[in-house]
Amino acid sequence: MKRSPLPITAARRRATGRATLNDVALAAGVSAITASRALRGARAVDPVLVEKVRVAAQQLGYVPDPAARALASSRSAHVVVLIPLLSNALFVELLDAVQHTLAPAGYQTLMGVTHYQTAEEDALLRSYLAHRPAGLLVTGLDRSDAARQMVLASGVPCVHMMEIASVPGVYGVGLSQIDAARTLTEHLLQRGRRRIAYVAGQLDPRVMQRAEGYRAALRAAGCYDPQLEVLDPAPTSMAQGGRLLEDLLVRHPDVDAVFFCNDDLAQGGLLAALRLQVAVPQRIAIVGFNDLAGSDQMLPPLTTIRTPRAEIGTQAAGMLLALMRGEAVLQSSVDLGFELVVRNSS
Amino acid sequence: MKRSPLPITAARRRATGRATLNDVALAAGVSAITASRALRGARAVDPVLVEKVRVAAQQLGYVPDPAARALASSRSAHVVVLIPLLSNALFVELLDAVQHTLAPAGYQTLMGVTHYQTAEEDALLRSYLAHRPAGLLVTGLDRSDAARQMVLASGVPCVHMMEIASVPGVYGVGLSQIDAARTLTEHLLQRGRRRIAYVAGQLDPRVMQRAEGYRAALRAAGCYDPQLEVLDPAPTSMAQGGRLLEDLLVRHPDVDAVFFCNDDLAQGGLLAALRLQVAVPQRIAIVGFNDLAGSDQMLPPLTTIRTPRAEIGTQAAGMLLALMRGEAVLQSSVDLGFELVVRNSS
DNA sequence: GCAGTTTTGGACAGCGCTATCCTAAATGCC
DNA sequence: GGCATTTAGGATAGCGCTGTCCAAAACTGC
Repeated sequence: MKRSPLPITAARRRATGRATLNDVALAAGVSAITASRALRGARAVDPVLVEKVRVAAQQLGYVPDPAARALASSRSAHVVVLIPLLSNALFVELLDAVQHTLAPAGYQTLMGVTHYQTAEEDALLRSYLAHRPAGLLVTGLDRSDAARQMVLASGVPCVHMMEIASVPGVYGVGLSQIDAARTLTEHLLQRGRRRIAYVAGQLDPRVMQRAEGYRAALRAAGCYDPQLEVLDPAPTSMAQGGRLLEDLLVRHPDVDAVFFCNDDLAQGGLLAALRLQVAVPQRIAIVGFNDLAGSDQMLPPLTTIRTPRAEIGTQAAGMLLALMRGEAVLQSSVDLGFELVVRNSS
Repeated sequence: MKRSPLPITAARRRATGRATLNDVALAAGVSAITASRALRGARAVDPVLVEKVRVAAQQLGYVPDPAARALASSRSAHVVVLIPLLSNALFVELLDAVQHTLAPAGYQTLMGVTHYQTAEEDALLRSYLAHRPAGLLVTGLDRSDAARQMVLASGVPCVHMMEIASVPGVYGVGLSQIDAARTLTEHLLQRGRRRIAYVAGQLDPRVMQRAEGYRAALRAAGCYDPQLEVLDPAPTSMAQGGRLLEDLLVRHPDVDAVFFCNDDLAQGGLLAALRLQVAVPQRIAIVGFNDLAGSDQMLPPLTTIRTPRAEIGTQAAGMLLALMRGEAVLQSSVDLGFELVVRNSS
C-alpha cells in the first residue's frame, strides 16, 4: 500500500524543536528581521521593540543558531588557535590566556595542534579556514608559503604569538628570543663563567634563535666554542635534561655553566646534578628559559628568563579582537620583553 | 540621482569566491545532490561518477562549508570537550589524547574550561549546545541538574571521563578514585606507617573520593585520625605543596607519611623536605597521585598512582565516535584501573 | 516477455539566519 | 507649507548544503 502524500502545508522536515528567530519575532509582534536587529544591535531599532524582543527571546530560551548565522553572514564566532604542542606548558598557558580573553567576547576557540609539522599546520589551516573563522592566532612566524597564501586569501585577520616581525601588515605579540638569550648568557659571563654550554632539544625556530643569542654573547666575549653546543632534535622533558647533562659532563668536564634551552630540560638537569652530587652553582651554573612552574621550587632555585606568555596570549587575543571588529591597530608588533630572573643556580 | 535597480538576474550578494558543491557538480556533469552523495559516500553512486566528482572537487579545491552542512543536516562535526582547568597537566593530557583520536576522524574540538564552576559549565554547555555538536566529552560525573537536563534534551551523545558510574545509559571511561586511594594508603600501612596524613588542595569531587579511599584504608587498620586530614580549597601547585608540608610538620611532628592528593603538591612537598633536610622516606614517606611528568625525576623519586589518562582520553573519544556513528556501545562504563608505582619516597 | 523489485540520478524545498533593497513615517530646512 | 533628507520596519532572496520524495533505469523471477 502506498503512503498518501503529505498535505501541502505540512512541515516536511522535523525542525530541531528549539525556538527560532521567527518564534521570537512572532511572540514579540515584529518581523524576523527586526528581531534579528534588535538582538544584535546592528541597526537602530525602537527601544520599546528591542525590549519586547529581548523579553520574548528570554522567555522562549532563544539561542541563535551559529550555523545559520555563519551561512547567512559568511562570518562565524570561531577563532582558530594553532599551537605546536600541548605537552609544553608554555603553549598551554598561551592557550589559557587566549581562551580567557576570547570567551567573554563571545568567541569560541577552535584549537589545533601542529606538532611542529608544516604539513600538519597546512592541513589544519585548510580545514579550519573552511569554517570561516573570525580570526586566527598562530604560534611563531614560521609558516609554509602555502599557509601564508591561504591565510592571506581567506582575508581572516591573523595575529602571531611569541615572535615579532617588523613587517607591516604582519601582526604579532611576543619578544625577542635572541635578546633574551643574549642577556641570559651575558649574565653567566658576568658571573665569571667561560665554558658555557647551550643544551637544546626540540629545535624549533625559537630554540634556534636562542642559540643565536647565546653565540652572539659568547663571540663578543671571545669564548664561543661550537663544541659546547648540544642540539638534540628529540622532544624535551625533565628526564631528557638529566641525560643530556650527564652526557655533557662526561664529554666536556671543563664546562662551568649550562644554558638549557628551556626550563623542562633545566629542571631535569638540576635534579640530575643533585643526584650526581655535582655542586650547583659552585661546580657548574645551570640556567633555563621561560620560568615555568616549579623552577622557583628547585634545589637550588633555577635562574631563568621569565617570558610573559600569559600576557602575550592576552594581548594577542586583544589585538585580534580589535582586528575582528575592524578597528585600526596602531602598533602591529608588540614587544613585551622578558625578565632575567636570577636565582641560586647561577 | 537615484540608482537604477539591478537587473533581475544579477547576483545580489557577493559569494565567498570559493568553489561550492554546485561548481563541482557542474564541472563533473552531474547534479549537486549527486556530487554531495559521491563525496560523502552516503548512498550508492556509480563509481564512474564518483571518480569524476572527486577529480572535479580536487581540481577546484573544493572544501565543504561546515556551516551550510550543519544547517542543512542539523549536525556538525564539532565535539565539545569540557575540562576543569588548563593549568593541571592531567586535563591537558586528556585533551591531547582526545584531540588525537577525534581529529583524524574529521571532528573539530571545541574546548571549554569550567574552572570547577557549575555555573560556568552550564553557560558553556548552553552556548556550545547551540552549535549542534556531534558529541560531548565532559570531565567527571558531577553536573548540575540543569546541565544534565540540557544534555539530555539536546540528544547529543555524551561520554564522561575520569570517573565511572554503573548507571545504564551513562557512558564513561575512567577509574575508581576510591580504590586507587585505598590501595595507595594500604601500601603506606604495609610499609609500617601509622600516622598518615592526607593533604589536599582544590577539593574537586575526585580529590574528595580519594579522601574516602584514604579513610577507608585507615579505618580498616584502626589508625584513622581526622586531625591528619588537611583539606585546603586553594588551587594546587608545587609551592603550595611545600607550604602545606611545612605547616603539617609543625602541627603534627609525629606524622610518618603524607598522601598528597596529587603529584603537583607531592613534588613540592618532596622538594621542601629536601630543603628542610627532612629525610624521605626515613623520617616521612611521601606519596602523590597521577604520576605526572617529573615525579620519576624527583629526589627521591615519588611513589604514586599512575592513572591511565591518555588511555582514558583515547577510549572516551573512541566510545564517543561509536555513539556518534550510531553504533551500539556494549559496555557503557569502562574501568581502566590504575597502577601503584612504588619508588623511593615511601 | 512481463509484472514486481531494487537500484540510482535528480528535482525540490527548506535548515535559520542576515544582506539588500524598499517604503512609509519622521525630521529638518528655508 | 513644501521640499529634501534621515530614520526605522519589513519584504525578499538567498548563504551552501542535505533530507525527502520521485521517477526512470536496471535487475529479478516465472
